[in-house]
Amino acid sequence: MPKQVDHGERRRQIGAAVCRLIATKGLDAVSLRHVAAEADVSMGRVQHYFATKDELLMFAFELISERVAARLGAVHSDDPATYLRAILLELLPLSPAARAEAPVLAAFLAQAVVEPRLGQPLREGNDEMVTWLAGMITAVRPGGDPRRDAMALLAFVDGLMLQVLIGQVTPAAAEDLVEHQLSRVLTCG
Amino acid sequence: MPKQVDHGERRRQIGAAVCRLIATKGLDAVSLRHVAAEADVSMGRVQHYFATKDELLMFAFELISERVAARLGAVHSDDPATYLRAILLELLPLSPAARAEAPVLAAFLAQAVVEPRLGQPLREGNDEMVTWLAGMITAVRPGGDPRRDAMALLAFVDGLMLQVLIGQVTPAAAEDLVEHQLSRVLTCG
DNA sequence: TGTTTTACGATGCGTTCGCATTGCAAAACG
DNA sequence: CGTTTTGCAATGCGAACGCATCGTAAAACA
Repeated sequence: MPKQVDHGERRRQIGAAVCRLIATKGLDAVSLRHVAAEADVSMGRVQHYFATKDELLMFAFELISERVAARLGAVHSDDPATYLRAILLELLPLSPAARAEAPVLAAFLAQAVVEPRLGQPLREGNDEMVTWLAGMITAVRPGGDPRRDAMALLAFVDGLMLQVLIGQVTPAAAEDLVEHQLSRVLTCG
Repeated sequence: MPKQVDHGERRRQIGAAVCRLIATKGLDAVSLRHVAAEADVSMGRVQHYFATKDELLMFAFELISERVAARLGAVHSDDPATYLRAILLELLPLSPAARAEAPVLAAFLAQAVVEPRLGQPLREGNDEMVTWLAGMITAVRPGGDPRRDAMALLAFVDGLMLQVLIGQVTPAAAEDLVEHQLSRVLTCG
């Protein structure tokens, strides 16, 4: 057999090419040939690592999910209010990394509307997020209905992400909106 | 020539089929043949009324935009607060009509991320909406930064629409969230 | 009534798609 | 050192795609 290669690494390289393609041309620009070209490998290699196109797309979805999770996991703060704000800002396409990932997330989010298999993991991720947010809200401002506020905040940043992506809201304005929205939730319980 | 036919009406029939297809199977399920089948007409007819697939999709986009605008235009109230709440709720997939249109909007919204030609009309519509919302907010609660609150509210309902569409939030919960969010904006300026 | 124009239906073309198949060089392994 | 297994590249296939072309029935118009 030829040189033993890191199977997972190769899959991640190809998956990254899929994400780049989705971010720049949209989900329907993803074809095996385009992916191969974007990853600068042969189409046979793509097929070697992914049995079907569906498997390829699912892997790309897991890949960006993990990337976003990693980015969120890298955020830290001892002050709950600061922590909370940092996480919300991390969900927006403000940093270069987030700007690369957000369009991909948006594409999969829209696809989830008509593809239940994407909806489930998204719901689970959101649920986790809501629980975490609610905990932080409680830490800053006990009482009220933290879970409701958490859901509202999450819907808010999700919508804001899209607005930034389509150029409706500038990154700076988005930051300001998050700040304002957060202060309202945290001060007038 | 054969029976003179209402050109616009035929285009709207086909455009409606496109919207139905997008709502149930997603944007990439839209092909001339599928559209023809969904509209129960021949493919030749579809081509007769739309020179290219792109023109067909653009028309479908204008069609749902007009439908949403019509739905919003049908909302009336003398009380600004009631009016404001009614409009926000109308943006969510709560009524059967809105439930049919929201998935189509979501699909085009995601497409707008990678297709500037969709982004422009969406931005204009959102801008109008923000201005209107800001006016209503001022009418209820003068002072503050009504435009900022309007943008925040719009981002919130946009995100909430998606959450409802992917089954993350029930229509009842969405209604409750809007109520709560609105009261916060209107009472603690 | 003849002519023209409209509204299609039908068919075909070239391309691209996902996927299956085949072949083979190279390294791991006994 | 030979065998086996792995990692691919190449090619081909049938289906579906957007779009162009052609033919024609029928109604409006002269």
